[in-house]
Amino acid sequence: MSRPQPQKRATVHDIAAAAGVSRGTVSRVLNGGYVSAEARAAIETAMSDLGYVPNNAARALKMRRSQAVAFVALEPHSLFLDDPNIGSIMLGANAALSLADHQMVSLVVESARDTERVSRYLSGGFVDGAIVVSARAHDPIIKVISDLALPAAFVGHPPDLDQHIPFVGIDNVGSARAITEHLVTSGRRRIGMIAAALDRDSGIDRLAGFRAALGPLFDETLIADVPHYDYGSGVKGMRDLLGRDPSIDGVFAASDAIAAGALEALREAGRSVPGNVGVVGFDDSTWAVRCQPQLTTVHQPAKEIGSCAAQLVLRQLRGEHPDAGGQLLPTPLVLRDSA
Amino acid sequence: MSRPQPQKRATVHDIAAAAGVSRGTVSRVLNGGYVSAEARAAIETAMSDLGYVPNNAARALKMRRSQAVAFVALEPHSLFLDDPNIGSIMLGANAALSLADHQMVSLVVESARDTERVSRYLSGGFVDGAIVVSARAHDPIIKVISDLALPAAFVGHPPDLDQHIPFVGIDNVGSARAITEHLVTSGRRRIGMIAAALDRDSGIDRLAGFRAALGPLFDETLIADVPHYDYGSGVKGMRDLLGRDPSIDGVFAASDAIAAGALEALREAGRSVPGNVGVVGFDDSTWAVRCQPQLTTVHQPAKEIGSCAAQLVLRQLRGEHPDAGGQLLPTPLVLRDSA
DNA sequence: TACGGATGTGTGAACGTGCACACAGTAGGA
DNA sequence: TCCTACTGTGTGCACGTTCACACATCCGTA
Repeated sequence: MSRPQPQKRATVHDIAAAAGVSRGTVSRVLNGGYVSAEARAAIETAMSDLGYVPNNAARALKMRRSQAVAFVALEPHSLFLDDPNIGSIMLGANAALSLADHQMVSLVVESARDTERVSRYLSGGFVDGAIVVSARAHDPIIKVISDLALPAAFVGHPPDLDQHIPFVGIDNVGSARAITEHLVTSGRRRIGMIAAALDRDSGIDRLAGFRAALGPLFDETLIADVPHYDYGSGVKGMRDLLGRDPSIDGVFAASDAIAAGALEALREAGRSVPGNVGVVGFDDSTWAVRCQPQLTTVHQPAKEIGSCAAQLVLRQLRGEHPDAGGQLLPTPLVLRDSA
Repeated sequence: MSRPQPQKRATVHDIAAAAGVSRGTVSRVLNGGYVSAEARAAIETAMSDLGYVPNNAARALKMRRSQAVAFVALEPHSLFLDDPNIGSIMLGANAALSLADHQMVSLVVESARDTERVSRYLSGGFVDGAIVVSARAHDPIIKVISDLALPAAFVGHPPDLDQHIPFVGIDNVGSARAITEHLVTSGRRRIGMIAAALDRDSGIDRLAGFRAALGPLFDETLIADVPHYDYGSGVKGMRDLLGRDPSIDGVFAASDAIAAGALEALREAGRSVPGNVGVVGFDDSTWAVRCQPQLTTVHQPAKEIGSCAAQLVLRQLRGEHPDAGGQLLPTPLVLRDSA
């Protein structure tokens, strides 16, 4: 009738009593060791009869291992809604951790309150390591992880990231450069960029690559600076660029979502793509193929990024020292119709 | 030099020794009780000096409470990539749990291996409750949660869901009926549906609502049955319908993503929307506003669904019995340009 | 004076687990 | 006969925490 405590669960003691052996023998059935066939059989029937499930909390306390790894998504608000990459990264990480029989637990950080609670959670022994996605510069979580010396891997690398913490990412500079060069070689001359998230390494680096590719063609006034990698920012950014220079004939959007927004703004303004203006994006997300025309863009191997980050953490859990610095994954250009 | 064990952490004992008091007093500082001002000050300086962080695993073991609630996403593969709702549901749940100072941990289930590991995780004392999203009929996780009597809430309700487990959702039948009626009242006569996920309650109910709205106008041959709520399924489904009856003039797509795919197929076929064919979707996701034309659709209050599910779990954790059955949230129609 | 209450502190036990250790029996070889 | 190795089992302790309890002190008041 009353259900205040969630129902007494069977423990090793109960199993031992039911099977007529000692706790130690039960433990050996669970973790390996010498056990006679009769004892093992008795214990196994007792376990299924009583519905025994080992208590993770007790095990984690004793072993100092929880077999769980956190996947920390920082400021995911816009990410979950507009960037399909984080989902793929997550699934990639989960698959890799799953193979190593580790549980991935994802934690979402949206507010200062979340930051503090997640910090406590990470330090409290519920997880053995952490994968951190999309940290901005000076994110407090970076310091927490450094101080704890928690085995970790970052996806992307905020500029103030501790040297000892490995990261995985892509060569944003090189990729941005390559796709911008595609615009140049296809004959565009007045090329602008809708740059986003300039407080994040990815945003900064994509802008740097763009600048490097253009060389003398680079024109400071053709940079529209928007806060997020989302569709709405793309619409605004493109309108901004058209206002600054109506003769613009090429645009590098810092993400596919932005590029999609840019296409909308160009349509409004009566420009054809790729006829009047060439547009390229970044991510090769689902946006790329659902745009009209489909986007020429940079492919981000999101799933591989996730599994690579997971590997970096697992390696540390095995006691190996990961290679210092970061690991960059290849990002092939995907040529479609928009440029 | 060696870093096999992750660095000895300070415990209550260490703090007590450093502050010259007993463990009990330290515990009282943490959890409330009578403590003198001097003792409190000494303990607090000791804590920050030694960088003390309480051990969750030990606390959970003793208290039988972890202050964590699982968010279980079943078969999220297509969801994360194509359905933006799950992200919003997650953020809504996180916000509500955060206010109650509970940590949301999301677990992803993609394979049988995951199912088993997650079941162990749920039973092991690492979480106090669970929110389960998008369970299909006969999903093994349903039985696990029933057997454990774990405080839980489902988003959507698989047909074989235990009577005692509360769920939150929307009135799929009523909403589908309402939006279909919108097609009828705007003069469409040959109305088809691209139905998806007919092994899930949402899919079944949307079809039922469609059928109810049409009454005598209903024509079995104008139902295209696709497996997923995604864009690609929409393209295929619409081509299928056009093949069956070229005179079709209205389409209810079971999701916005499907509707977006349908628009693409209609464009291919040279039909104008809403001129030749009226199209309506479901979800009011970001798809709805990025389509051309923008979609008339059913608004799903995803964030509220998440926070409502969280409340249902929190209520059980406080010992209250939740109302049996489910809680349905309102789903206003959003009239845009596609029908 | 004695008493009750409020305030403050220390001690021991327990949560459920895994592991080190002790112990027992058997078998084989020197 | 003794020593060693192997198989099999039971016991005690520790992980870090919280809580119940015992104890101690001070104050106000009957």
